[in-house]
Amino acid sequence: MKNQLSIYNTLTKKKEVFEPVNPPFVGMYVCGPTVYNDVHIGNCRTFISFDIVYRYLLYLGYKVRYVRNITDAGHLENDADDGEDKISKQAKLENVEPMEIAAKYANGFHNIMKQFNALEPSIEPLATGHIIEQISMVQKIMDQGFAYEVNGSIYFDVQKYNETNDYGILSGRKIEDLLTGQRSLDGQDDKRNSCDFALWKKASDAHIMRWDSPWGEGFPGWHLECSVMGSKYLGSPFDLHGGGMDLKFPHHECEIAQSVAGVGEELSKYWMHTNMLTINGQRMGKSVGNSLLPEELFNGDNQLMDRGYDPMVVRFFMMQTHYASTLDFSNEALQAAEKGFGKLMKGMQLLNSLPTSDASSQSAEELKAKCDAAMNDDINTPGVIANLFDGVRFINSVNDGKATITKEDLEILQKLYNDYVFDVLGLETIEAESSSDSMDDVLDIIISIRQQAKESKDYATADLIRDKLSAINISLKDEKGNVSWSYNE
RNA sequence: GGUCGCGUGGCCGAGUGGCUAGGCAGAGGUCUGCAAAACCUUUUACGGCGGUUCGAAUCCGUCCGCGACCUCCA
Repeated sequence: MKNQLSIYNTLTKKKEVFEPVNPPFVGMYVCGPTVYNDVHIGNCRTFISFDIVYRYLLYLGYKVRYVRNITDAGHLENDADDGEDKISKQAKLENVEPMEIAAKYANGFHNIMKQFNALEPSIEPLATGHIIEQISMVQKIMDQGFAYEVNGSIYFDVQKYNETNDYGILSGRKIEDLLTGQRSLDGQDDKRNSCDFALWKKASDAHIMRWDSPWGEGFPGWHLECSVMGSKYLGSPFDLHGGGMDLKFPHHECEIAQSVAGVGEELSKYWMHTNMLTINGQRMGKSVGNSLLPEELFNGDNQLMDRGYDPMVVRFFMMQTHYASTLDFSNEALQAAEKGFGKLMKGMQLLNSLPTSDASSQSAEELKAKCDAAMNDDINTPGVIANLFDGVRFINSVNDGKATITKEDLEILQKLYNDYVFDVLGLETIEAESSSDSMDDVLDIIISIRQQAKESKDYATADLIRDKLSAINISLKDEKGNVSWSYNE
């Protein structure tokens, strides 16, 4: 492994060299969505960020097993809530079975991720498919004395755990603060302490999603599935656990506690947390109610958007910000990204037809080294893109005859752009709207007629053709030696 | 209230002790029948105040502003 990747480990709060437990294998787990309604663009950001991490690990030559769960067992608003879970609630609203809700929104999620050109995870386990394993994990935690049963529900004893372990290891919380600082919620009488969390909840009569357990009919606690499925498919500890920052506490903190208590091992060696997406400076959240759906972003059908943007433009836009920074959505920023994306893609096209010389005025190897260095520095995609743009300027200069490149360097550059733009960043060329072979032929004819007019200095006709085409959204550009055409956006 | 993070040029957004980030927009130029594209040049940015240092956007302190988490949320 000649490339040395460093990532910011949120568990140790330090940038660390990434060394897998069992190289060349890498086990990576990312908390997936709860499928009770449509994923919004903020959810997508996280999964796209980890798609890049996955792709880069593959680029480095690791054999990666990427597990991303689907939470299809509904969970309550909080441990005190005796009411319905989110999936059942939505099922009633849409008048269908809970599992229909889960299937519908899981499919929707897959469809969106496909449009964003995200690779599919190696395994996508369902929470409801691992009830037996979850019950067994609860039992293990009880056997170790870190959980207690009250009225058919099992709770994790945080205080007990904290006597021999560090409960706030990930989030930096102090258990004393948690005990004193928390709001008191109704109906938490079952719990010994407010910071304890449910491993298993007894199902009330109205609760639809329910399973048999040694403690009666109930359903698993939210945090449990990730500990269980992560260790089942990736071992303990595995290499990398990711998720949105909002999951750091309590979700991930609880995952760690459960694993240490039940399995006796740390859950994951490295933790990565992606930052939130904001709109007008405020975090996008399902509970905030400012959700922007991917479809709305693609077709512009939302008050916040002037018009639609191609999924690849959105993807490119996201990658211009580091995953750990907040990202604010605005029309201006999206439009700037759209232009930049077009510039990058055009540069890549030129790469196929560049003239070569005996010498290169810029080093292709050096550019590659810079791109690798940027990615190795905690997946710095904005840095990679900046370097790729430097390369585009070089490509354009060669195309203009103002710089030169050797055949060997050109091949390096072609591979570099192919690897980075398509494989690592996961971008794709945007399909022309309604281009077809016959359309190409027709335009070739029109362009050749215009060329004749130009040669006979009949500029009035030449300009008329260009203006008329422009009126139907096709622009002609007289470039060196040939004429190109493209659809306007 | 507790915990954590952030404030970079017109906008977006990297950088984290000295060396051009990059994109978009603006200005000037080259090229072109014109236009577009491309290329070159360009506007000398780092919230305020103090401190450490030969030197700070980068380290420390403090103040101001913004945000996240502490309850479900990527």
